[in-house]
Parts: sequence; C-alpha cells; structure tokens
Amino acid sequence: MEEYSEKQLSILKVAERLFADQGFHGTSVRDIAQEADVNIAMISYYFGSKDKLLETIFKYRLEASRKFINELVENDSMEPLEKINSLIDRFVNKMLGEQYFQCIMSREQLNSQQSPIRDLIWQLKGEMLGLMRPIVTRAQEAGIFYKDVDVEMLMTTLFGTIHQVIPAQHILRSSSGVEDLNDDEYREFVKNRVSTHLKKLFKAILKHEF
Amino acid sequence: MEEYSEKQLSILKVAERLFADQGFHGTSVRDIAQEADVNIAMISYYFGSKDKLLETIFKYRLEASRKFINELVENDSMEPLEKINSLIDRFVNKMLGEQYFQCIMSREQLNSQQSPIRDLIWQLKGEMLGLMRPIVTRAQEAGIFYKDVDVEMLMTTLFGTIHQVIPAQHILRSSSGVEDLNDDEYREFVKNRVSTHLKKLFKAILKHEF
DNA sequence: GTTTAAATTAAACGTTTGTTTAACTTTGCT
DNA sequence: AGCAAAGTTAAACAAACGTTTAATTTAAAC
Repeated sequence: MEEYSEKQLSILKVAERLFADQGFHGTSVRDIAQEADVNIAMISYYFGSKDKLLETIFKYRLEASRKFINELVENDSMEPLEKINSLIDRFVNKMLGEQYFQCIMSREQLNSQQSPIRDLIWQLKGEMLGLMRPIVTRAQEAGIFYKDVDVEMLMTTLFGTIHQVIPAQHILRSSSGVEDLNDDEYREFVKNRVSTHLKKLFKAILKHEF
Repeated sequence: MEEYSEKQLSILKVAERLFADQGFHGTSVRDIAQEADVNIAMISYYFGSKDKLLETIFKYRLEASRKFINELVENDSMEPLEKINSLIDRFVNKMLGEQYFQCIMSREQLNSQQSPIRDLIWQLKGEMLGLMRPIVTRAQEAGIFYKDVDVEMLMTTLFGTIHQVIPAQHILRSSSGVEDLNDDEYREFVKNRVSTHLKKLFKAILKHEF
C-alpha cells in the first residue's frame, strides 16, 4: 500500500529479475546494487535486509494479485463455460505478464521449511480455488458440467501448465516456426497458445460425457 | 554407469534431499557433510566440487530416466488411448517416486543462463515428447483422436501438473480428509489421484468432439 | 613386515556473503 | 543562513562459503 520512490522501485525491479533468473541465494546484494546502480548500503537502508527485500516483492505482487482476484466479479448473465474461459484468460494474462515474479513463486513454493512467504503463496492459491470451485459446482448441479471432475486437480493443472510454460518458452520458440516475431509479439503468441490450449482442455473435461 | 560406494551414495542421497528442500545455493557443503556424517573434504575428494556433485546427481537420475524411456516399448496390440494411459501411469509413478530430484529439476529449469544441466533437462523432455507425439499423430490420422490438439502443450500440462502436485501435497493433505493415512499410503493416494485426473483430462481432450 | 596407494581427518586457505558503521552530502523547513 | 532529518557513500565487519592442504590412518599387495 505504501509508495516507493523511483530508486526503491528500481531496486525491487532488478531484484525481482535476478531472483527469478538465479534464485534468491544465487543472487548477492552486490549484484542487485550494481545492476540497479545504487550503493549496497541502500538496500538495507530501504528494506532492512535481503530477506525483507524478498518479502517486500511478495507483498507488492500478492497485493496486486488479490486485487486482481476481487475484480473478477461474477457476471451472472454469462454461461458457466464463458466464466471459466474468462477466468483462464485472465490468469494466463496475469501470470505471463509477471513472469519474473512467477519464477520466484515457482522456486519459493518448493522450499520445505515453512515461512511467511510460503504461507502467503498457498493462501492465495486457496483463494483462487475458491473463485473457480463455486462456478464449477453450480454448473454441475445444474447439469451443465460433467460431475466427476477433481476441481483441485484442475486448478493444479492450470497453475502447473502456466508455470511450466514460463521456462519452456525459450525452447519452444526455436521449434515453432516463429523465430521472426519480436519479443513482445512472441509473448502474445505464447499467451494465446496457452490460453487456447487450457480453454480446450477445460471445456473437454467439463463437458465431456464419459 | 560407474558404481558408487555406500559413502558416496549416502552423500548423493543427502545432497539430493537438501538441494530439493533448500535449493542448490541454499545448501552448504557443510550441511551435506554433517547430515551424511562424513568429513567436508570427502565431497571434493569424491566429486571434485559442489557443482560437480549436482552434475553427478543429474547424470545419475537422467540416465535412469533415459533407460525408463527406452523400456516403454510400444505394444501395437494396444489401443492408442491405452498407450496414453500407460504412459501417464508410468510418468506419474516415475516422477512422484523421485520427488526430491524432480524438485531440483523444477528449480534448475528456471535458471536463465544456460548450463549443461539445463541442456540435459530439455533434451530429456524432448525425448519424452518424441515418445508421445507419434502415438497421438497416428491415432489422429486414423481418425481415433481429435485432430486439433497441441501435443507440446499437452506434454507441458503433463509435466506441469505433476511438478505442481509435488509442493502442493502437504497442503492438499490437510484438506482431503485423508489425514489418517501414513506417508507411504498417502503417496500412493496422491499418485492415484494425479494419474486418474490426467487420464480423464487426456481422454477428454483427445476424444472430445468440438 | 614392509611398501604403496587410498581413505580420512582437522585445520587453514582466500573469497564472498549480508550487514553495519561513520563520515559526508543533499534536502526541506523556519 | 542555519539547522535537522534524510539520503548517500566507501570502508570495514564478522560470519559463512567452497576448496585445499598436510598429516594421519586404513587397506591392499607383495
């Protein structure tokens, strides 16, 4: 909620990129300071410590994610499948739009020892599940969706697929005949590809008659 | 291909667990030496360096994975969907049976700078794709599978879902009404749940008429 | 039993780590 | 102008890092 100066934002941005690319422990505060073009001491001065810096990044991003969730107002005139499609579109756009942070999340959620950050991650995932579950459940009760579907697993597939696509992009690029796109164009291409795939997947599993 | 002594295997096992739980840079050689109950110098003595130790783990595991792949002989009497189901079963079993290593893979594949390890990972994924693609393609040509399916993305979903399940297990456990299972039983439960989910998903997308 | 190589150890090596200090500069306010 | 707070800096800090050394023990071969 607090506001950050340009210098602080520069540190946060650089730190996010480096943490994503090299991991938290693989990145030194000197690396961050150098790339952000600030004195090393400024990091402790502004954020307290390296750990607190990571925490700040998380609070910053997760607050935005939570706001993003609450904006997903249910439009009751929509068909259940339209709602799901809209949800997928928004998730894909959001997550592929903050790939550095999603990399950090991928890493942090693997840590075995519990930490405030780990708790925040799973709390958010729980909230996102709480967003999708009622849509599915109600459509199931109305006989619109197939009943025998594991919604938790479906959510796991949603997150897992997107998280898997992020590191796979560089590889997929050379094997898709799209080398001539620039970076932004390619990002849009990937977003669309993932989104299309997931929508087909969800439609198939939710409406398929076994 | 080489054989390792008991002591070496103990180091490898401990290192794999710690790298998975805390990350490569988050684990010190002293941590490893202490938990494996060996002198610190033995790690350099046996493996050369900490980096080489990780490389050894990767070569060890990836060799096994490659052997695993080659054992997936195609039984031509099987229906395409049976083949896919068998593939899913084996992937899930394999990957959830070496969760520590899969955690390390999840982490390492995020590293931006290319390394021999990163290359090995994507090479293996390519081989696994090469395993599934012909099955799908041939079934599509025979009119058995739905044509408009992105096989690369389907593979991404397979890996992504499993990789996402691994860190989610501890959370899922408390919210599934299965707290009374012991660790081994719960692992089997998870394997079955993921496997069932993925098989339904693949069947739906491959056989669904849009 | 002697010799040679492998295994094992505690200690030390030089870096790099995250953080703090103390001096200095800038800024904003009266 | 003068003062206090905030911003900024280079230098220093102790701790932890991965690795190596040199000495010692164990094992194997003859």
